[in-house]
Amino acid sequence: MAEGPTINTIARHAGVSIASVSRVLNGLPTREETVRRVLRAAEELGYVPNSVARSLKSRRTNQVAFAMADIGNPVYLAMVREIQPVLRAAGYRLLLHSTDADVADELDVLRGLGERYVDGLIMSPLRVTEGHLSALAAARAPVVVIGSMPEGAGVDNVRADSRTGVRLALDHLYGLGRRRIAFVNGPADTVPGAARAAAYREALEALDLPYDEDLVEVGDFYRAEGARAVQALLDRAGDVDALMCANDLIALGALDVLRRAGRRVPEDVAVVGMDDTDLAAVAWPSLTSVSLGSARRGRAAVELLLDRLENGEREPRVVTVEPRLAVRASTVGVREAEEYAEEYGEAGEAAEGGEAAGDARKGAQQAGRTAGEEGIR
Amino acid sequence: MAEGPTINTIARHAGVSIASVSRVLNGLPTREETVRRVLRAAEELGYVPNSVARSLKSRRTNQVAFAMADIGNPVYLAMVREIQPVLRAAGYRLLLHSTDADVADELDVLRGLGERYVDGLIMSPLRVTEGHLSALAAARAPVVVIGSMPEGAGVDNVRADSRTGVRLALDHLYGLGRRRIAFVNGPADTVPGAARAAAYREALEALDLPYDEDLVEVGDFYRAEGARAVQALLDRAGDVDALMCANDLIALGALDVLRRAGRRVPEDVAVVGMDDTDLAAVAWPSLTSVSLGSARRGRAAVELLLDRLENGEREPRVVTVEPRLAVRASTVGVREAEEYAEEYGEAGEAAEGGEAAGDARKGAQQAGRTAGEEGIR
DNA sequence: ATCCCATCCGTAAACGTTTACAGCGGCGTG
DNA sequence: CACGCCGCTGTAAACGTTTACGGATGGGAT
Repeated sequence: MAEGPTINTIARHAGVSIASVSRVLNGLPTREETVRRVLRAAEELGYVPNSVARSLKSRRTNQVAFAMADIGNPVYLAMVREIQPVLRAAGYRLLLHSTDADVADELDVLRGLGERYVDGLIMSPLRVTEGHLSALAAARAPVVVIGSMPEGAGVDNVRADSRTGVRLALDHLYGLGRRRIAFVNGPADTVPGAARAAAYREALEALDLPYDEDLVEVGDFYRAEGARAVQALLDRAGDVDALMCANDLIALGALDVLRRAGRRVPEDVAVVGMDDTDLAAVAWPSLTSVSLGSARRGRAAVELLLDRLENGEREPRVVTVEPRLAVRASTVGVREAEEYAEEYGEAGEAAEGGEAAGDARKGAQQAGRTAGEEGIR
Repeated sequence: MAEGPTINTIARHAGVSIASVSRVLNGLPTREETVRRVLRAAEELGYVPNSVARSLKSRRTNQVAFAMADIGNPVYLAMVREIQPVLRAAGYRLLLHSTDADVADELDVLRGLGERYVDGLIMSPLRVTEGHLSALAAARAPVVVIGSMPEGAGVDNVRADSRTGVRLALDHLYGLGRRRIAFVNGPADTVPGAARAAAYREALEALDLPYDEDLVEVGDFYRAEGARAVQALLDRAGDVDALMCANDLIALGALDVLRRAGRRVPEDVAVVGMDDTDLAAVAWPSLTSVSLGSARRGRAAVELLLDRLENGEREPRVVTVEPRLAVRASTVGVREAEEYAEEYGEAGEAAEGGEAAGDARKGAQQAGRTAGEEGIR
């Protein structure tokens, strides 16, 4: 690990000035002979340009950060999987910040932009505080926010559409003849919690179904909490015939409880999850789930950011990603779910972002996604 | 996004030299009055030190890269989840490279170390070529490799122990009275494929069971391929009473096929997966799986790297992580699986790495892991 | 032969830090 | 009173690049 050669070393070896070395290495017009000498010296010495020095001079790092609560969350993971290859193709490296859902950490990341270790940031904050808004306004590098921001926040923004998403699910359940459709939510003081609660109300109204408090239970966005909440619901309202769950994990908890209670899914109770994570296809029965387009949101975000990195003065844009319903066995039964799968392919959220990406990438992504331990081929 | 203040700006404002500014900001002994003036100016101007310039001078970037085939692979994901918080606590940022299982890309990453944009690298290569060995020998920054390296590769190395892992599984199945234990593998020309095939043979021998070619099928490490392979097995050897699968995805495919064939799991056929990914606990019946310690390997790797970053001249170390068997319903049935779960907690691979980590982190990690869309709390 | 211009290259400054070194004033000591 | 020392600060160099500028060289036109 000896000190590597610099353009100075090369200049000495080639008997030219560092300016010539730099010119040659950057492909600026130079006399044939000089080019040869420099390239030869660089080759012999195994020269690799120092990206830090380059960054200092050029004021660009070719790095972009993605900040989210936790990379372990399948939703963010889907985003990263979209973001990474796009950045790579554009010549940027990806930096990851797991903020552990901590507001202070998020603000640190925003302030950290002043350190100029990245050219831009994609951030998916848990909740949007005043601090976020002012930190965003003062940010020293372009930021794209995934997750609805207030109007006029003056920042590129990618949004999901929980409202339409819930609506899709309830229409689907209604179409299957369900009328006692319960809603199992996460905490109401979270952005998605609030949005989904409102969406549920609206969707019921649109279907002319009554809003029944007994059919709403609030827990948290985890499997165990979901199970607990569903148990409470069943105890209170034994006649539910469908469960709308605010995310897939809650839905998995619901499946556990229903199984234990001897209720058949979907014959007795249909279950719909949300986010359409990888888990949905693995569950049994496989889980009908509302995709809020994690992958597409990731892709939209990275494209907004790259665009802004080229054109810093553009007006901020807001992109809203359309939800889709992934119909599986937990609502229509195993038999029919298979027909759906054949018809649409088991496209799912994971694959959908790949549409616009290169073929090679898509293939590799799917391979990687399913490959086992220690990496496989 | 105006040009930010530098120490020069501060120096002018405070009426001191840039050297004094630097000293104050780095906490070096300075006269009280000067300290006040500098801090005041820095505060007023909203100064943030430029990390690029700092890196150029200090020759440290405080960045570490992790290179693996695909972040979407749950095994690597588990590693990232361990690595990230440890790095963060040590003051390093994490950079992610998805190499798409491409050898050339991996070599590029190794060569890229010469650009000095990171202080160190954790790499989990798909297969180890001559090119890897020479690139590693020439690497311009410390590297830790996850995945078995040849003896004397002269690099810090973290290994799984497929042999013991398969052995654990087969002992378990044998103990349950199974004697026709088939093996569904991925491609034999991959490192894990080869290792696991050998391990299966050995384990059979140790149990005094005959090696029966009809009981071995090679497919690939994906769900659909696993399903196909298992179908072939069933067609050929209808009397199998257990399936050892070379990863969890193959095992999920096996569950699909068995269900369709009307074979009960585990009553008729017991199934064991490998890697103990998050999917194992979601499957139905929940999947007994051999944990090769993805999280623990990630943790070991990052600790080796941090250690080496402090002490570059240490002898290379090899760490081998012990496998564990996560017993679930696919071998012992639903009832008994629940008892196991209560006894050990649903610890699983995901949580295991957290042992040594701070409480706050662990809590946040679990929360994040299960939180839903748009980040929650 | 003179002048001009084009071509190529080297010198030096700049990016924003850290830090070795030297200078300066004040104080205690001989 | 001279000296030395100490505490503090400023100047300048260095990290490894890129690039503005100007100098040198040579060729062609006048």
